[in-house]
Amino acid sequence: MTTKYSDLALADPLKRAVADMGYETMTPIQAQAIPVVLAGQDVMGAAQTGTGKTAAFSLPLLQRLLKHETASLSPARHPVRALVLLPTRELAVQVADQVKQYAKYTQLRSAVVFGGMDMKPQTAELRQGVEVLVATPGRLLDHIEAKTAVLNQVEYVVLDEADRMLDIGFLPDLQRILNYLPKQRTTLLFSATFSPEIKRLAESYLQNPVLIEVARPNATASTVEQHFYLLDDDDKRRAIRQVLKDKQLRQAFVFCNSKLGTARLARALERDGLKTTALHGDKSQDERLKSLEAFKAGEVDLLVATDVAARGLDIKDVPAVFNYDVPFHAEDYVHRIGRTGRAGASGVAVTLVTRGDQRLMGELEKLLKTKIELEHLEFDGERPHGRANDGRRRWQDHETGDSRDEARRVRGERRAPPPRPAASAPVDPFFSQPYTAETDAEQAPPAWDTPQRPRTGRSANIKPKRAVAALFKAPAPTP
DNA sequence: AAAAAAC
Repeated sequence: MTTKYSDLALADPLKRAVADMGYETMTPIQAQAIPVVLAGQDVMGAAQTGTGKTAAFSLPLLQRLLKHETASLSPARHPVRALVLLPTRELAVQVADQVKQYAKYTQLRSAVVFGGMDMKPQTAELRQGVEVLVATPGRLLDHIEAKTAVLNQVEYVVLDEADRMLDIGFLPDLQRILNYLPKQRTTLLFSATFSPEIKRLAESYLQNPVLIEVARPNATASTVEQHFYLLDDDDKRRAIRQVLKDKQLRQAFVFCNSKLGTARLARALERDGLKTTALHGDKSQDERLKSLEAFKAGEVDLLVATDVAARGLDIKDVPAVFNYDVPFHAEDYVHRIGRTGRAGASGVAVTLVTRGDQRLMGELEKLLKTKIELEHLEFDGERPHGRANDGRRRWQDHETGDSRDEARRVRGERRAPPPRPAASAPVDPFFSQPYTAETDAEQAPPAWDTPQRPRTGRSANIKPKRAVAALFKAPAPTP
């Protein structure tokens, strides 16, 4: 198989554009997909992000458009010949930029349409006529209804990040769009991950697709060093700072599961003295683009984001990714940590795990087909207990500054828990037991699926699933 | 327990 761009049957303008970008050797997905697309076949491609997917479909697609010129169509009819659909606005911008690069020496015109921006400039551009349209679903439907996008002559459709495009939230819009397209067309479908259900659904949109798989699907880049730290919610922010310091990391992405959580965490980290920006879907498009630019320009240390930033975003040199929350969907873990260690660079992925994340961690182990070892993070100095992570001041003795538990112990109250362990020894949050160097030496952090207590007496009657789940519950407070 | 995509 040829792996050099110079060996490909690409038109001269495309070869020049590729050379301008300094590309000589194709990546595996490119080497496999380009000949197939050039041959006009449907593709179902599984490839991790950062492997050159965009070039893998845009180059052969542009080549096909050049080769089969639809001659003498009036520009007033502005037929779109190739449509590329993406699940986020940022991705649409990114892919559109690349398509423009590859097409710059050809007569082919491209445009990008997405929401959150004035429709008028987009409409004007579409009226000029474009051969390649890059879009997010919602805004594209607006343009279809306004008759500014005419899709009845589309020859190629690309669904990038297809697993997301086919999920329940996007499917109705996607279905409506596909109904506007001719049945006779080439469909290219790419995703980093393929669940069995998505695979089945995807197949219903394709005709005799060629399956291309360059890495094991759902695999994570081997250049990424992954850690899972088991800790309390209260210690999460401190853990981020500790890891940044230990590993000498300049910048990082921090992922949260909710928009509100993202905004809150960004503010809190800012108070901690880190330059931080937030990115989520409730921000205006202008703010979203600015956040991303500030991170790219190195003006901020941390980009705190929802999963809007999990997929496909190609930012060079993101040295680390933190999962402040364990992602709801295991596949999103793969996408999130795919932001680091791109194009062969090394990266660090740190997931902050709490006791409540048992189920999600189980799903992650299933997806990654590996047993996840939980680690304890060594904090410099004392374990923090001055503030809860919601910002409220915790109870403290006025004079000594002791915690409530410590004060009770000093007063000799019966119900006071054992003294806090030595300053630097981390507490095992699993069982809220003192955590000492000796126990640490022999006792690895507990595995998720290993029952830690013998099931005897009453608990033997509980269904196994519940019994294991019970282990993750904090011991009930004695009345 | 959520996010994204349209006004």
